[in-house]
Parts: sequence; C-alpha cells; structure tokens
Amino acid sequence: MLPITEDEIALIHRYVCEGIGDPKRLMLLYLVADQPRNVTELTKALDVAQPTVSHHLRILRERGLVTARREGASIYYALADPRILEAVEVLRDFVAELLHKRASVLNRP
Amino acid sequence: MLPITEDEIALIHRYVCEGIGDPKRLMLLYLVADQPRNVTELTKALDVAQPTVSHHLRILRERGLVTARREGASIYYALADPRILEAVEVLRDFVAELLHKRASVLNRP
DNA sequence: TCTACATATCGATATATTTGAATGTCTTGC
DNA sequence: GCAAGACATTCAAATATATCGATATGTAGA
Repeated sequence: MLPITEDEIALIHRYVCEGIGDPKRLMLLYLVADQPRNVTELTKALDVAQPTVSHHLRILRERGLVTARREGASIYYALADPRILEAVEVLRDFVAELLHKRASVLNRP
Repeated sequence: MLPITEDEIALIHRYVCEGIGDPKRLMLLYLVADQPRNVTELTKALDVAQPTVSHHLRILRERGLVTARREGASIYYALADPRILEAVEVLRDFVAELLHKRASVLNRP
C-alpha cells in the first residue's frame, strides 16, 4: 500500500475526501446510489434550499463522483462508480464497531 | 447497502470523513500506518509547526483512527485499524482511473 | 411567444477550520 | 530539584466552506 506522495494525497483529498466531506453530500451520494434522482427530489429529501443542493451536486459532478443526465426539464443524477460507496461502507462498519466498543467501555462495572 | 439514516451519516462524517478530510491528516494516517512514529518524526515529515501536528493527531485520536502509546518522553502514534486505509486505497484507485480517463478525453484527436 | 417549471449561478453572510506563536505540562537525566 | 526535550493546549488571525435569497438560464407545452 505505502508509500504515497504529497501530490497523490492532494488528488485523493481534492477528488473524493472533499466530495464525501460534507454530511449533505454523503447523503446525496447514498440517495443517487439507490436510484437516479432529479434535483427536485433531492431537495425534498435533504431539507435544504434548492441552490444548496445544486451547489453540492456541482461539487460531486466536478469531482466525477456523480453523473448528470438531462431528461426533459429535469436532470437526473446517479452515482458514477459503486466503489465510492463501497469504500464508505467499509468506514461505516468501522464506525459502528468503534462506537460499540466505546459504549462497552463506558458500561463496565 | 442502502438505506441509511441522517443520524448514521452524521456519525460516519464525524468519525471518519472529518478525520481523513484534511490532506495533512491523510498523510499522517499513511505515515503511522507504515510504522508507529512520534510527534517529532511526524512534524519533520509534514513540514508544519509542531502544534499543528498535535492538533491533527488529536482529531485522529478522538475519532479512534489512531492509537497513542507513550514511550519515555515520546508518544508513538499508530494506525488504529487497517480498514481505514484499505477504504482510502479503494478511493485512490478510483481517482487514478478517473484522472486517466479524463486525460484520455483531452488527448483525443 | 408566453407561461410554468426545473436547475444553475451570483452575491452576501454565517460558520467552521487550519495554522502557528506563546505557553503549559509531562518525562528523563543529572 | 532543576534543566532540557517532547508533546499538548490556548488564543488569535487567516482561510475556507456552507447556506440561501435573488436572479439567470434552460426546457416543455399551449
């Protein structure tokens, strides 16, 4: 695995870490992974203003994390690559275990 | 995989996305994954002030991404779980492919 | 072309984050 | 106990980011 250069770190950070680095964007990724959705649907699901959703979608689009396909007046967004959320799922398991362990420690007699 | 709740999104974000969400911290994770290192060594490797390194290490420690073990006057940090960087490596591959594809598009006749 | 709807962009504000100088705390060796 | 090295914390400044109202652009249908 190792080593890695600062340049490559910068690329990973810019393309994916910045992409998944906001809770709203992470939720957007899960939503469009389930099935392609347009901005109106995503705005309703996220409980934020539409420009905010467009802003987040732009960030995801520019970084290649989602694809956009126009269909009539709507634009449907989809997850660009399943590996993105596969990686997040690994981290999800890690967090679940971590919190479980920490809870156990707190409950010890 | 799906679905996911906003609460779980918040936990994943807080514990791992925030952790790997800074280039310096990502580099720290790679450095301590290679082998446990103390703050002095990490400060030299990162080219930032020592308080900055301590700050980043604190964030990684609080989120359970690294462990700290005192050895004399030094404190050695290590990667808490290999899955953390395994997930990052998946994203690293994704980014490498993405940039390769984008470069190909640009170079088409 | 006019209207209604869908999405993107602009601009301003609020909030969060990174950074390092100064300083405090802990450990070791004398 | 004291001095020196290693690390953490505090605080302030700089920077970045999220958010949304207002507005522009694009699309479809009458």
